[in-house]
Amino acid sequence: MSGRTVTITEVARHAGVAVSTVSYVLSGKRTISAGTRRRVLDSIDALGYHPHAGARALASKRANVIALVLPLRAGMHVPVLMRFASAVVTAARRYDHDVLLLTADEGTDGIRRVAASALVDAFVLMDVELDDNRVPLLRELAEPSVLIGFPAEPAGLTCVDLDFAAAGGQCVAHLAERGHTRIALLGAPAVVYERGTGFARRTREGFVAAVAAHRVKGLALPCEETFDEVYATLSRLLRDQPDLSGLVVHNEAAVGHVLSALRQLGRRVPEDVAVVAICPDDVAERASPPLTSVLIPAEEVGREAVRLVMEKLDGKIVPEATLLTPQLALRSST
Amino acid sequence: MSGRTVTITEVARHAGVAVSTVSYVLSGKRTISAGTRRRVLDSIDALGYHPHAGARALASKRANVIALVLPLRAGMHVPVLMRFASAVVTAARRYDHDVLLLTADEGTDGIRRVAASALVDAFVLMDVELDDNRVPLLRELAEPSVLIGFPAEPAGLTCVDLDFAAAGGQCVAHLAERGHTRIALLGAPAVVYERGTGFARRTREGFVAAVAAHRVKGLALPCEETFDEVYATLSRLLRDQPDLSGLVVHNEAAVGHVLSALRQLGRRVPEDVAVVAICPDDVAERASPPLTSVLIPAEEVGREAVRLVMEKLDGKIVPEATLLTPQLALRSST
DNA sequence: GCCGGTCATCGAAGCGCTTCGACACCCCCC
DNA sequence: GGGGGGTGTCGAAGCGCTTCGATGACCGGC
Repeated sequence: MSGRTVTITEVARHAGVAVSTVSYVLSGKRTISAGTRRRVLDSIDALGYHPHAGARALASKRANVIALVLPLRAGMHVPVLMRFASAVVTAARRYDHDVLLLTADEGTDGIRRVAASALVDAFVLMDVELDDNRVPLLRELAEPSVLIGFPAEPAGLTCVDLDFAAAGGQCVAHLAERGHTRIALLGAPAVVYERGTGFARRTREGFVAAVAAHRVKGLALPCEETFDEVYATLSRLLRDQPDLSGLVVHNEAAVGHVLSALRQLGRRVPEDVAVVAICPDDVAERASPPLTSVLIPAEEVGREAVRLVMEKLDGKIVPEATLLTPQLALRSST
Repeated sequence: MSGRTVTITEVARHAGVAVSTVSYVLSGKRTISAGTRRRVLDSIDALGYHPHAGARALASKRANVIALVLPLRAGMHVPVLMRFASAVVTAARRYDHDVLLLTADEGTDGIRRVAASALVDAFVLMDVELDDNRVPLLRELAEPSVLIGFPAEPAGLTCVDLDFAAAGGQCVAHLAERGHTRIALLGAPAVVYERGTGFARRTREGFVAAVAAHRVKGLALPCEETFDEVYATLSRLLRDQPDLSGLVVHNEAAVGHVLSALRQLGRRVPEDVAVVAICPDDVAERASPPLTSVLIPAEEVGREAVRLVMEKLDGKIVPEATLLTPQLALRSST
């Protein structure tokens, strides 16, 4: 590591070629003979050259950075969001891009600012609400974007998500096959439904539809995240519906509480009550007993979002909606 | 929003001044008369001008971006990390900087790369281990850095953290004052101690020292994060030490399991066993009963880390170690 | 043996900004 | 009324890179 930073000019001199030749070796935009390419590449790592990101961005009009817009709202399960975020970073690196982190507190101005200052080339948005105030902004922006989740009016946008309706349906189908005739869905906290967060509602819709299709009795309830409230909800539910024998839990933070509360209410899992969760794998595996679950494929969603945004950067047309099919993993809770 | 992007040249023409004058209005590096400044500022927002980040970085040798290096390791409690991350982003914006997110899977190469390409000006590292492989790299880098957490050999670095030893001590003192004479610490999973993560060890050291100082009996144990293991640990503990009446829990993921297990073991909190937690406020409040806790001041730590790194960017000398004093919040578990 | 066409490389012109030195201008003091 | 010292503003030179048009060198075909 020399002290001063190495420029493309020094690489060119060292390799005995023109600056532009070095640039073409790096970008591959013109053919370069094998011999010259070799000499240039050797010089590059002899000198430890890294292109200056700012200079490159200025000249090429590409920053090679995408923004990850990650509001951190009440009721969102942070570990899941982080899995997405981590997947996005990893995927972006495969396309030689870095990731700028934008949080909510700057609001839409942050998005506008980084777009206008050419700090980033594109946007990946997480935790999208049905009526999301970032959406109108995205529509007027020249920079491409991909949403993880669906707003109410997704036409003209590019959205990726797990097919939560199918997930809710799969859980119902699984319980129905096992012979359960009265089941319940414990979902997100009430505030999340009120905010109109898409995935919570879509799971519920899938649940309701599947309940009808399988001719079983089903009730969908929001679910708060303190032990006491979970306990109260469950004991009320079990008192009012003594034949309830299947539970779908779509709330990572409450999963543990649900199991504790059932234990305390004297119900064994799965003998008395079968439980299916929609949650990340590690949460399901760590529970006691390990839960049959629909896993949330965070890595896959993140990777797909980045792939789509890169295609859009290349000017390609991409599908507006991408729904990833859920996978049910059988464990010992059903 | 006009289609084309507005440059400083257009602002200058619109305001009837030289390009350099606009630049000086923006940077404040030379005195500009009030009248001229006004005209320039008016033109800026009439045209909707935002400086081009790359051009600025190229000319000024400052990207106005800091990197947040956030490995996501097993056993780390993600919500806490995200609180830090979010605090760092918010604080950075106050200094007109943005935040680039770097995760672990690129390893130290990622750090080297973004430094060499002048993508970022400085680094904030989270989740620092005692023997952290990023530390030697930081020492040889020209870019300033601040660590959240302490490595084994922090001399010459700048580190910020909660004073975990004091936190452990405060918990012991609190329980001792309440008259408990035999207490235990349930800490991080064993793997975290083995990895040499500083905060886990420092809490344990503070606990051990305070136990001696207060002449009570105390045992420090690692604590896994599945309900079954927590239950097993606790039942063994209570069997072997029937007079145990105070528990310090320093493991966010296990807090809920500890309370469930105690309930199941027939121990009331706080009547039979008093529990103090070291965890974020929301976790403590959401528990049942709400836990007396030492709160982890994520916002403050993040803010302080950014403040320090900005000082270093300005060439100022900053203290090597910054320890934030823990605050004990009394709730109903003791 | 000359011509047209590749192929590989070069040189120079910017990209949009910061910064340095220069230079009016004005005011005050002797 | 001329000199000295601030102020406020300007012009131009880069920062390190990409990209476009130009230029040789070399090849095969007639």
